[in-house]
Amino acid sequence: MVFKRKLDCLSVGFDFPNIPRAPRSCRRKVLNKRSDDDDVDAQICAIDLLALAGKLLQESESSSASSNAFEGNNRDHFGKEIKQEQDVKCKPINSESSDQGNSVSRPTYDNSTDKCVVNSFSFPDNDGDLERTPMSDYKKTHGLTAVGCENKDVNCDFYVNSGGITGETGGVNVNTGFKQGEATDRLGDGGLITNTCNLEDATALGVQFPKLVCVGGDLKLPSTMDMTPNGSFARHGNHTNLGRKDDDEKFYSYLKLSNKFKSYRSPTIRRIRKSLSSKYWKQIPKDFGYSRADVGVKTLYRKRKSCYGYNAWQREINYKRRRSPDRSSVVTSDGGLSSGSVSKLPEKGDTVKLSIKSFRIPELFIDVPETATVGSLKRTVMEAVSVLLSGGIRVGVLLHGKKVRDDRKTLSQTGISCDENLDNLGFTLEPGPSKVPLPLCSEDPAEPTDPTNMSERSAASPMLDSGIPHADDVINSGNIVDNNLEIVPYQCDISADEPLSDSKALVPLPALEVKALAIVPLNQKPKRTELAQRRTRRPFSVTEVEALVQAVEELGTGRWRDVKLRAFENADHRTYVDLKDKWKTLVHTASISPQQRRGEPVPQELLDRVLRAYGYWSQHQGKHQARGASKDPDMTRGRALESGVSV
DNA sequence: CTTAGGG
DNA sequence: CCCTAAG
Repeated sequence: MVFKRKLDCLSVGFDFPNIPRAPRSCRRKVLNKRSDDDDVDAQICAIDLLALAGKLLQESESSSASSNAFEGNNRDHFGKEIKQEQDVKCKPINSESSDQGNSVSRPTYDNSTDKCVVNSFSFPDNDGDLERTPMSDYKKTHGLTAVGCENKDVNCDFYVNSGGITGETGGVNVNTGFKQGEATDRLGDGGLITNTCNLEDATALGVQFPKLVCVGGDLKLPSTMDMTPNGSFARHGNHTNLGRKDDDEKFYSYLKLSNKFKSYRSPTIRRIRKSLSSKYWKQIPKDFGYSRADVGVKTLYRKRKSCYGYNAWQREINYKRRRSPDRSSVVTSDGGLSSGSVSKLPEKGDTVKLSIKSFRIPELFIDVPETATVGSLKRTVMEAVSVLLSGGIRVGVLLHGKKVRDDRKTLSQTGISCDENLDNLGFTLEPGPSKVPLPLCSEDPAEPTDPTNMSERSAASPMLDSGIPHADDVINSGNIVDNNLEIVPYQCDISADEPLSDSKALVPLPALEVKALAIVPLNQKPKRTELAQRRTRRPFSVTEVEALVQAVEELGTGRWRDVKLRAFENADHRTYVDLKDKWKTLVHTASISPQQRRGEPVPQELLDRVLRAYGYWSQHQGKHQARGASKDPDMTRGRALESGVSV
């Protein structure tokens, strides 16, 4: 009744009857209830995932009717090779191993914590003559053996650079076990498998980070990325708090114990559990070369609310992308955070051939107790990477160590040409944009956008549920420069139906993984310190407010679902809860002095209508709801309750 | 899934 | 915006 009081003071001319608000007040607050859920969730999780995995496999098998040239032989080839390798070294992360992982890799945390820094992950060459080194050999070659902190001191920095370990005190084998094929034959062949998959480690891994591929700017998300902590995290109190701070090129990721993890995890799993079923493989059309938010993901997260806060990374890539002539024609299989091998970048006349051996990644500071197991270290690194990725990442281009920011320049203009020494060219993986410019009408009060258009637009190009602006939005904004870059992470380029067709090739990747990995609680919002995935704020535009008011006038204040359907049907980013909330704030706004209002000013006219409607519906609680106010003379006349109210 | 409210 | 309790 806060509003009521305030409104009364405003002598708006309304009567604010004491509305017998549904005694929700009797709701009691049950605290500490979630932890219980967690346990249950954790237990159920594995099972669900397993089941899901099975289902996925089936689906993928049936739907993987080879539709592209990459599939055939290469795939088989890949499958075999990988399989051989991994069969020996890896323990499949199936339900069993998951369980083990939960109990086996219980890191012991004490006071001493070592900080590790990971500067970069190395990737295999993508040249034609890349080393086709079997995983085992690869490891040997690079001396990559997971090494824990040998240093007793608090500082133990790990550096993992391309080409091997260059760290001073030890090396962390973060990514190995890749199989690399030729640039043109990479579909089922390339990519990294993030984990070394030592038997014990595999079991300890709640997170495998297998198939992330970045191809010439297109980031392809593995269908099997699991950033979901396995049960061990929760059970052992090994919660991980991923804090991050984006300091331009820096990316700090502190992984510490915290309960945050739990809090984010539980609902996630719940949602996952709920949505593990259907529409998993929905394909999304895309424009401008971007693949749109995947409905599948949406389904995974919040069916109705959309996948706000979800990470586009996660979208199941079942999208087969049409290669635009102007794009590099690289095809890569999924398989680890691999460098996108840019085999070719189109340019006037000449072709620039690039070979990305590694990406420079932002520094990752990791805290791990020296008593932690290697497995937990891996996990920790994994977490850090996950956060990095989940926040969205983008690729940066460095020329002579300098950042090339203008995305519009051609390569030659920038100085990247076949004549140049491409050694000067570098790529970085950076945390995604913390704030994506939203060239939405809401940002511009002056921009007249009527609800109709709003709808049309939405219909024509469904919003990315992530809150990422549409490609067209971006483009229209004329802000292309950086926006382009910023969208990068969300442009999942599914070069070739790998998730499906590869499911076989990926045999070594436990079915579970295929599934589990796909359901990670990724965040969209970069810079989000916690794993929380709050949606980006999207102020209501005047237009929207207008639409909202209109709808409420007609429907009343207790039918948000209808309001949503009526006025925001196609605005996926506006849930009925949002509308309700907005209405709430509108009423509040209308009740305070203009000086106290903030944000985009809402026309007084609208606010008046808000109060009017508010008053009206307060008085007609329920009575007219079914009918709709439009029929009510008071409302139609616009002066709703003036008469009978302010008496 | 919706609503209503508190945070 | 988020989270929850209640329906």
